[in-house]
Amino acid sequence: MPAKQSRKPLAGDDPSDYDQPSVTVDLVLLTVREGQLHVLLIRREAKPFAGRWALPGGFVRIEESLTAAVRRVLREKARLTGIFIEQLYTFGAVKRDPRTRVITVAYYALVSEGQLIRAIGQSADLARMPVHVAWQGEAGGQAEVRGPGGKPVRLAFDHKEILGMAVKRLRGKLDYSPVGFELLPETFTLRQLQQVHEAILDVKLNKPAFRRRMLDKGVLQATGRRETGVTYRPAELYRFVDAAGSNNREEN
Amino acid sequence: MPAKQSRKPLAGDDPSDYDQPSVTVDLVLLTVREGQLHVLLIRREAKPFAGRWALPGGFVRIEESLTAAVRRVLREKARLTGIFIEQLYTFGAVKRDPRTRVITVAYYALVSEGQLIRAIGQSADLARMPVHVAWQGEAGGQAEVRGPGGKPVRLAFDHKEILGMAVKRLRGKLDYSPVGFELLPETFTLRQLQQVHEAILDVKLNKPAFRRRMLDKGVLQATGRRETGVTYRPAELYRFVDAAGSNNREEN
DNA sequence: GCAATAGTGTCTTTCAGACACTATATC
DNA sequence: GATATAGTGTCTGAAAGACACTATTGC
Repeated sequence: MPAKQSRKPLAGDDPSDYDQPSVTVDLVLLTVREGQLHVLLIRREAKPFAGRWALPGGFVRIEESLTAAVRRVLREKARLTGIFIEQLYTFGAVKRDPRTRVITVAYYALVSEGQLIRAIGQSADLARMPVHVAWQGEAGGQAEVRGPGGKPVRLAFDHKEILGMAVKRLRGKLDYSPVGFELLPETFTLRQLQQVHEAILDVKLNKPAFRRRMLDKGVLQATGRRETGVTYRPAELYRFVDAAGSNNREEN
Repeated sequence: MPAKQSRKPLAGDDPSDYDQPSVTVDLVLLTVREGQLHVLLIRREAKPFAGRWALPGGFVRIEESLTAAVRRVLREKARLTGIFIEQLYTFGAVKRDPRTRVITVAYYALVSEGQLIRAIGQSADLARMPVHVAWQGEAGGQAEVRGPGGKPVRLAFDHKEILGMAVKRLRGKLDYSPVGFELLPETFTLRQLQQVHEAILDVKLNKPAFRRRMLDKGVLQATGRRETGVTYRPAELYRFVDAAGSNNREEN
């Protein structure tokens, strides 16, 4: 029972009457590379779990909103700004951090492959690793991360659970929200978009049906330009145009 | 800048290096009555917002998980146990509580009309009020609560926003998850189930299509009994049977 | 022309909406 | 029998899956 932050243990409706849990944010930064989901991980230096791979995160400061804390973590640890983030879930099991009571508000962020590669740069403490989340069965909903040698990587804290939830959330939102576009560069081909969907959902999709569905949504704008550097017929490049409904409050 | 909880202002990766925000849980308890969604509200006695109606809530204690805190609030304020709860969203805007920095983890709970009536009992500080959330337009996604006289009620803090998000979440989950059954008693008719769906979605649904969809899911068990006390042909009573996939971890 | 992928036309299947019909309870 | 709602049969239309076909690029 860590009681190092003791204050008066009185009952009541005032925040300072009780010991308070600490609050952190943790970030699941995802991208799609070669048809597979990848996550950004950081190697922990300090205890607990020193040496283990973990999701980037940090404490929420007293005059900092949750999204501001996430953006600060993103800036400090991965030198990334202006990317898509969304709140995932808040994890508050009493023993999830062996030190003291820590409640973490998890967010997920989506970037294109190129952005993630630039973010990692030469750092030895940052890595992108492939993630696989089974739909059901023995490992139903459990995230599996594989390291360079292809062998499973154990994450710090409850980060495996957080990662699994992020992938499941992404799967759920893919159909009815434009999250898929956040994983691609500014312009992209329909084939790339389909590969992103296939990587997230872990299924093969029907080409004509996929094209119809996407084009019928009315959020894709043909650029008139085509991809370059391919040896076959180059595909049209599209751009995502938000269908007026950009309800980003962004103050939490 | 409330600095009443000052500790050493050092930098670092230790939770006690900074002032920490307080953490509360807030609860959106919903039911359907007479074809309309209703929410449980509690009249605040203390400042801030004394006298205003608010969502029930309370501080999270140091050795209490988030769900444990919600269940305690539910027990202490509405004498309800064993009901469906699910985490909604975490609200952490810096100024959302005028006293100090308070981050709240919002949950929603679903009960049948009878359970809510029993919960309120004779208390004058508890009330159930109808909620309406427009799909779009001027008031898109904004929750509107009406009091006894039919006039709009202003809620404390950012609770209007929390309530709006709860209704939208419920709408989103209604189709692919069994949340609708949580708003009905143990046994119910298909007509009641349809009315619940219509109240949440705020649309009229097609009867044959609704019946087919529900029965095809395979989670409804006919009891062989029929409703009583009606002057017309009584409908079959059904029971919800969980289709094996009850993944309730419940430790956050 | 060959290889490889882009992009399309169309048939089939599935399922929701609409509507009308039959069934069965109370009075 | 009148009334009111329960419950069903069937037509239609929208959209996804399957499959084959045409189009266009580099070499």
